[in-house]
Amino acid sequence: MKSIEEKQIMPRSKEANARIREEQRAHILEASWRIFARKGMAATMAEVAAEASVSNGLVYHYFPTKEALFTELVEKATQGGLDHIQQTLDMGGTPLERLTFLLSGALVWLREHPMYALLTHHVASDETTPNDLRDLMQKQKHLTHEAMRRLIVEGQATGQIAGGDPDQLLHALESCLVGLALSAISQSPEQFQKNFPGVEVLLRLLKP
Amino acid sequence: MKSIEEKQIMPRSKEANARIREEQRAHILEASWRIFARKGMAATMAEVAAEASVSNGLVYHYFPTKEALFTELVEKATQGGLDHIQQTLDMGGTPLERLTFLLSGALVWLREHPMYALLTHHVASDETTPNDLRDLMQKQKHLTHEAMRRLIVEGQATGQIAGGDPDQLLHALESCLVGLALSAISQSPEQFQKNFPGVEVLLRLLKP
Amino acid sequence: MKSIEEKQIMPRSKEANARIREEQRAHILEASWRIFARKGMAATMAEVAAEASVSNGLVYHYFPTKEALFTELVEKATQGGLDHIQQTLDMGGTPLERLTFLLSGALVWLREHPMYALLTHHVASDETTPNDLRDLMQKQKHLTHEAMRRLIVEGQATGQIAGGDPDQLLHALESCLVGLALSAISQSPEQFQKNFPGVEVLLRLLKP
Amino acid sequence: MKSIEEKQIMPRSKEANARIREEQRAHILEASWRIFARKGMAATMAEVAAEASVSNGLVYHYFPTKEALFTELVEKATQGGLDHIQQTLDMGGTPLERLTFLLSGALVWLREHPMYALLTHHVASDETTPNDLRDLMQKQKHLTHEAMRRLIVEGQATGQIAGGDPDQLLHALESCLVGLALSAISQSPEQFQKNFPGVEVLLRLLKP
DNA sequence: AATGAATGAGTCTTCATTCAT
DNA sequence: GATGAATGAAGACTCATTCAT
Repeated sequence: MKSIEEKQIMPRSKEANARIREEQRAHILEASWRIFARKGMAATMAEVAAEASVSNGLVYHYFPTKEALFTELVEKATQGGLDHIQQTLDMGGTPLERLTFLLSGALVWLREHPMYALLTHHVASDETTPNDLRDLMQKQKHLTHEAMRRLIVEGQATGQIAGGDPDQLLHALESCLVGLALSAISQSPEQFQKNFPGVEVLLRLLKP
Repeated sequence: MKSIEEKQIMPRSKEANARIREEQRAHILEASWRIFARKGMAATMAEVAAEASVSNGLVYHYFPTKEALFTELVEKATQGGLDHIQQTLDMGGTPLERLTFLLSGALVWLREHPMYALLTHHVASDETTPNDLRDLMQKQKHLTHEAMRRLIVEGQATGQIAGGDPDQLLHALESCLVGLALSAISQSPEQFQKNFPGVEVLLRLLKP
Repeated sequence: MKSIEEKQIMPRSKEANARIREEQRAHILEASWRIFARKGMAATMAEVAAEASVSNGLVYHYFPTKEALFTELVEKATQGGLDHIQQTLDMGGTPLERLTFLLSGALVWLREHPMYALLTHHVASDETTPNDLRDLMQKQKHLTHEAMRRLIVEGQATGQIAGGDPDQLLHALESCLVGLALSAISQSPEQFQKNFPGVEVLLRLLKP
Repeated sequence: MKSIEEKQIMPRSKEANARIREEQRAHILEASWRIFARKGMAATMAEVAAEASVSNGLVYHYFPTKEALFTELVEKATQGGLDHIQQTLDMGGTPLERLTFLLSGALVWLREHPMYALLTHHVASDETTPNDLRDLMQKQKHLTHEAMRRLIVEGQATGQIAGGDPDQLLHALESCLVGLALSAISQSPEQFQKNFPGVEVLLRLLKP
């Protein structure tokens, strides 16, 4: 066929190259995801390469350092959460309704992408995490935290949400979410899915 | 005088040596605690030595391997928890009362020794953890899990505890505890103490 | 041309890589041979790497551990000896003829490969030798020992070989062989070759 | 008793100190002997101290370095041999008679003190051996070598000893002796004694 | 773009030696 | 003289990263 002929004469079309580049990047990203989720920064580049079935060197063709690869992974994992918070901020309704929406979203996200959650956990717990990553996480965390705090305080004012120190409530709620993510580590995917609690359970924490 | 004579024959009395040995062991254990809690097995022995202000080699004078040191740390951290569960199993009262007792104990423990909790977290989440440690943790976890599950099921029967899948309830509760421990990482000790929720908040998860 | 196209997709052909791998393995094996023969397991991997003019890490690219490298070396050194014994077992002739054949072979081998002999010596005399190696050596030693013993006993029966305790004779003979190997350490190769005794000298030990 | 009183007042008599010093030196020397014979310089000072049932530090009170201890051991082990050679040089008789005397002495020595022989072997085969030791060994070896060579050449002249290259004969003879010493490593003491060959076996090597 | 050989800094561990008592 | 705690310099091994092809 003609394309083959061309390939032999012209090194390779720009577009083909670009496409390959994108595909490989995505491929490696996908593979490293699994590895990093389980081992955090302790994972080795060799493991990543093996999981992606490419050579050691190729990973460096697409990502300059291990840190960069990890960072990109985390940024991606983080994005969805930020979007969801934004939606919550924009929507109308009572504080409880909006909190329910926020929590539902979080639970769905955790349930579908426990890997992502694990990843962010490693970022937080490993002291060796690059600083920009830390900042990124800090930022998102702060956003979520503030959004939820405001909703809780408002809810307490309207009586929809139990009284008491809102920060303690918040702390319990956030801990629960973090813990749910972590529990994906030690359970089989089936168990994880089966035991995953619904929003209504979490909401009980807030019941007056 | 006799003591002078003895000095010539016995150098540094046995007791003095024993005391030094005990103190140094404790000292190193204490130092490694801080290091391992933050970094898990990724911590280096050099860091431990530096934190304890001793030479690299001395750590090995007291602990045969990094793993052994880590293991001893975890075993110590674990012990209190096991004892508390045993008390719960032995006590009388309604399911809710016993669950309250169990949770109170867990919260106190988490609050007082967040480092211990972090340590156990690293054991669970690091794939590189030595196997005997894993087994130890697994055992304790299983004990707690079963104790709580039984109490929840019983409580649901008597109507003291909300219905629904007991495993989901349990999962939410456990996640909350795990998450609380982890949150010690990213907060200042003061904040951590201040925001730490009381039992009544957690119990709301179970309210019918 | 096709080869150009291929180069873009396949970097350094599989065969080239395989060849490099083989060559380097052989190269390192050759270098470590000299080092281990002289120092036994006391030799350092750094010395091996230096002798082979490669980096420290590369040695581990080809051999998983120092022990494995050493073992492979010894297995190679051992093989020739085992083959020769087998031939002796299979051949016909009088006991003395067969013994002569066995000894000639041993002498030739020792003379040509004193390094190999030294290596096996270290295995036997170092208490730190890995156990599987020990077993390997033990096995070969036992084979040789038994083969020679049988030939001596038979030779004594036919009167071709001097009487007396066959085990003492055997011991003297074996010691002589071991000693010849060792003497390669302290002599220049030229001296070693020049002074190396012929079979007829050794056979005199057995003369009635 | 009076002596006790004195001890309490005067630190310790000069003579007592000297006696203790001698006894301890001898004691440690004796213990290190066993250790070094088996492991050569690979033996650790801790092992020596343990075998002597003294503290680590005490060994350094009597011997400045590991090397010095080892050297002293070897010098002691060597002395007997040198004496025996001197006797041979001084005695009269035919070359064969004198050679027989020399070899008998060597065999007796090897048989009684295989440990000593092992020690000297380690000196020769370890490249890490201190240089003065090497020289010492070299010297003794040279003396023995020359003495035996002269006797052999003379014996060949009188026809008492087989013809052929005297150096090859010598080499075989020396190898046999070295080998006998080494065989102490891999045999139980009982076997070693039982299989140890008499002079007449060795002398056969020289028979015309 | 792709491979995997090659490098070297960093980590755990051992051990000769010193030091306070 | 005696003890054993303490030190620090190697040595085996790992792994992020670079390089030739």
